[in-house]
Amino acid sequence: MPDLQEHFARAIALAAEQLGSDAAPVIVVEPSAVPEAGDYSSPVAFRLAKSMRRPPREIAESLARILEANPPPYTRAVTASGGGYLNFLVDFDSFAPEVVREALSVGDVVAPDSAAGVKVVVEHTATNPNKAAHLGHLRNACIGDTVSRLLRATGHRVEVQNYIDDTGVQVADVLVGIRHLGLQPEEGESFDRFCSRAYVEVCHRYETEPALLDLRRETLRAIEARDGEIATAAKELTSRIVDCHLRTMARAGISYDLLTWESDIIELGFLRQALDLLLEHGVMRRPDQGPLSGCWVLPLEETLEGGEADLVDAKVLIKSDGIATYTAKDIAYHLWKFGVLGLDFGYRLWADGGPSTSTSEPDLATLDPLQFGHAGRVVNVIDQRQSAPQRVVKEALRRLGFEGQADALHHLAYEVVALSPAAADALGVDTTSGKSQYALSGRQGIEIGADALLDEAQRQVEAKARNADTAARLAASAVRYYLLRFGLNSIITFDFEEALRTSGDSGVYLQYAHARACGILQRVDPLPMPARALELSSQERELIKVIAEFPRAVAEAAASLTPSTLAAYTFRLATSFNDVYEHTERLYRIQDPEVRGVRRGVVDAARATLARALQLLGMEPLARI
RNA sequence: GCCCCCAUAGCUCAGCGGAUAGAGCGCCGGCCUCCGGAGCCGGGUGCGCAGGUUCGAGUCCUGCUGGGGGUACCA
Repeated sequence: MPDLQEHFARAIALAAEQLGSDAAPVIVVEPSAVPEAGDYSSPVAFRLAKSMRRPPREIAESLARILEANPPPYTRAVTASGGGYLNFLVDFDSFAPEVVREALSVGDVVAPDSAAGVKVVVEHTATNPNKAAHLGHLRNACIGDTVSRLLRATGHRVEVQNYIDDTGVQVADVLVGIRHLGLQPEEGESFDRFCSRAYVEVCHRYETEPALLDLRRETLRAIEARDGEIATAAKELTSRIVDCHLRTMARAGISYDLLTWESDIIELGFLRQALDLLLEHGVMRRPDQGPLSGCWVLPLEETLEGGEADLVDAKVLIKSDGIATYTAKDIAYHLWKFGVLGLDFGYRLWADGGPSTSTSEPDLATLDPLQFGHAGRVVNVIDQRQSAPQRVVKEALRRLGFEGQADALHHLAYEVVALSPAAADALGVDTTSGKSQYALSGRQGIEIGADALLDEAQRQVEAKARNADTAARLAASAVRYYLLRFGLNSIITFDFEEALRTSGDSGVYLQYAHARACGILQRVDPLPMPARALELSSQERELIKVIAEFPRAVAEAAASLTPSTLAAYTFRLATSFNDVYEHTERLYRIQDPEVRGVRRGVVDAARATLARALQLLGMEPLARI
């Protein structure tokens, strides 16, 4: 796709040189803020003004004269306006056919990046395998999934990993509920919902029955010993929950290349190996005094007093009882991700024929050693609250001498999902304090299940969808778009009404625009695209510009790892298409084959681009609704 | 205490140092002899406060106020 902004920027650079500018400023070209001035504008003259010691307006006029004499491709005119803006008018006669042609031929890699080909490991979801996935997990997964798609679309080799923390205390909690409180699934209750309920119940009972805490300790010890009936029960529990999570996420179009089990990391000696490395390199120390005496720690802040180092702040990696913390395991995991640990997993398929592969102990491995891990770059989609431990992992890599790996480790932090007062009230939370948002809490059962939300969305669209399958996809689109629309730094204050909206800035609106385009095309047979596109309406010209910006939108979203910018682009594209639909003559009525061919081409290009954008957002484009 | 994030329209949010700050929702009014009305068009109010940098600041810097989070021998 011809990137006009890039073309224009290069032409400006040459013209500026010709004008005698010695400095090479960063040249910004943007869609014009004032449409009367042109299609694209650049404030470059303002930047040149100082070094050239001439008024910006004068510089812009000189640049315009030079560019007019030798115009860049697809340019109809170059003008100066305002205090010194340089404006480009696009020649749509030649530009439109080019855009249509390219939009219809774009492949999976939309905009190759300079780092294309690099292997990127993206870790996301990582929901504790002891209860149903909720809204917060779904936000994580949607972000991670779209980031993965964006990286693939810019030419990276992507491996999506879902970390399964199956040795944590929360698994013990649910087991206590099932084994010692005799909790049973209710009629029609799914297994993960049942576990969520058991978890809430157990956490509640801990407060009044301290004896249960002993049972928890005992259960946890049995799980970590990896032996006996309790360990088997834990393995079965976590496997069943993981299956539930995979089903839930699949409803939203999310899948994984590899399930990484924490128990395998421990079982296969990854942790021991990592700890050995940390010891050998003197990264980990054991204070013999102070509050952390008896622990193995990674020092974070020290002061020198009388030549003696005094530990001010440190991260505990091994507790005084000899048990490693989560951060220690995460360091081991990341050494493996980068292929520098010196150990590897076995691999087997998960759930026969499913999309995922699982790590495994070597003697259970059924797959040839595949090229998992060995990342050139790692992206961890983990909420903002984990920033501190993530920094420690990065720092540990650095101190072990893996500087490059530390630099290539990126914590993609995002804000959490909270509840609006209305949503909190609907869940029975006391909202008399009048706060503007209320925290979710799995422990207290204050949460919105991912499945429950998708079900609700489906009910919402059922009446107007042609069948249940379409309704399911529309529902998934609505929810996904809602969760991706927000910037990563925004707390989503969840509100049912907003999330389930089917009009305006919503996933359903996008799907409808796509289906509408498909409908138009079905009614009119394909025609050849003329070399020159005459008689385009102003709405069609605008649409052509938006379509042409697609690769740039993808490249920017991928470079900054922000799905929300792609969501915004897609909404703009759909709006622009609807504008054309509403304001140009009905396609089937057009007699002139050339005009008809051009206009059909524009609709087809919009359809194709909308489809690609929806796919990147993880929404399966619907041809009919 | 220290660190991070946030503050833009009645509400929910976009806004990469550039021209007159935009969407959606809600409210009022308009547009169907149907290419799919889950649409389109019109109507209006706003960058928390105070400084600074800049030709130019919602955007960058400093301080303040108000919210959220982190700072565990939890994961």
